[in-house]
Amino acid sequence: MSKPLRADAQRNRARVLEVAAETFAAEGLSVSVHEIARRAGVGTGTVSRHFPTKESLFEAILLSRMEQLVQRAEALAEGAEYGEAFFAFFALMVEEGANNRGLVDALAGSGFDFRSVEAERRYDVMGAWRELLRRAQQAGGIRADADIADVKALLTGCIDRERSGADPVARARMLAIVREGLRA
Amino acid sequence: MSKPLRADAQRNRARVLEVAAETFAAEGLSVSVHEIARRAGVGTGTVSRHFPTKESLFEAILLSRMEQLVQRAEALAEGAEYGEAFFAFFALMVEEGANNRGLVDALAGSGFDFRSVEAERRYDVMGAWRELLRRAQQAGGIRADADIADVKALLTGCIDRERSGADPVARARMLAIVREGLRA
DNA sequence: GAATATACGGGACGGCCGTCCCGGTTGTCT
DNA sequence: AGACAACCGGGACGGCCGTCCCGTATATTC
Repeated sequence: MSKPLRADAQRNRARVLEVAAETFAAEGLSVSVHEIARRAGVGTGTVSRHFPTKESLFEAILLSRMEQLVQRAEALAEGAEYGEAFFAFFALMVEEGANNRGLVDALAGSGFDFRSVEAERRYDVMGAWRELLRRAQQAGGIRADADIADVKALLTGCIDRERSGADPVARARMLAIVREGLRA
Repeated sequence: MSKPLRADAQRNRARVLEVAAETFAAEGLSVSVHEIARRAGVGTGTVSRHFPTKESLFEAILLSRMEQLVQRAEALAEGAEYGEAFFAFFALMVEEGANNRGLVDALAGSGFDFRSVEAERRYDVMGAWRELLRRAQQAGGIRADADIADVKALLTGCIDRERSGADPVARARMLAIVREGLRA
């Protein structure tokens, strides 16, 4: 809607988005908007014009990332055996969380409201995941009473484990523990 | 060391401690020191004189709570069967975490440094817990490769689950999942 | 190449927080 | 009861953050 952005505005917008994505991923949501503007080499006004609030900036980042994740989830749902698809996506999310502090902050709820992003129905990560879970339960691989909140909680735990030292062995062990725990 | 506090100073100190404990437990570490002073009915200066920094205030609260928890852990270690003792303490910590947002904030590391409190060797919660885990592993109930960081991560997950709705059934289910996951 | 809309930069503002300080008050000890 | 030290209250300060605004610069259009 409305008019296309001026060329320099497009460049700046993209650059801010890129720098913010890297920064939030590396250092979490506590980084200030001033700092992001500085790193992007633009003024604070430029950031806040394109993204009126810090939350809207993070949402823009999250949406594009979620799009990719949902696509992965759907690809897994079609290709693999149901139980495997579920755990493959779980492992994927653990890796994502380990590399994206901002996402973890948002998930932890201490920062932004994750639901407000979900409200944008376009990329419903939880919905896609719920579907993976449902199929795996019907196939009999996963205990039937587990719900998506349980899964999210276990994910939070796995990501928390990554903070105590990013050991591949430890990650595999945590995934194995979750696997055994969720077995039907 | 030094002189005993004046009577009114003792009262105020105790009152601040009590109010702060309730407030941090109910609302987490993000509550301001001004707010705690207000609720305790004292000036902000009174708080910061007894506890020079916010962190020192939280530490004082945490230390006394940890003392109780360590005692429970040790009692469990003596009385019950090793595997049961471990899971009993795990359930206790989940309950504690569910009722104490401040503790969770500290554990999540986004706020205070938990290790600085641990440095006070008097109440070594993690140490006591590590002992419970070690015995349970020797007794054969728990997979031998799990370490205390795994346990802490699973605890974080269980506490996170409580936030999605404090359902006793859900809590029991999460505990069951952890039990199965950690089984040898 | 001039005119005009559009975007930029970064200073300014208001709000919140933790900490410090000082004039006034209250407990304590003789 | 009087005098002194200890303590209280809450205003003040400095710092950080998110957001807004305006004089200036630059892309676009004719």
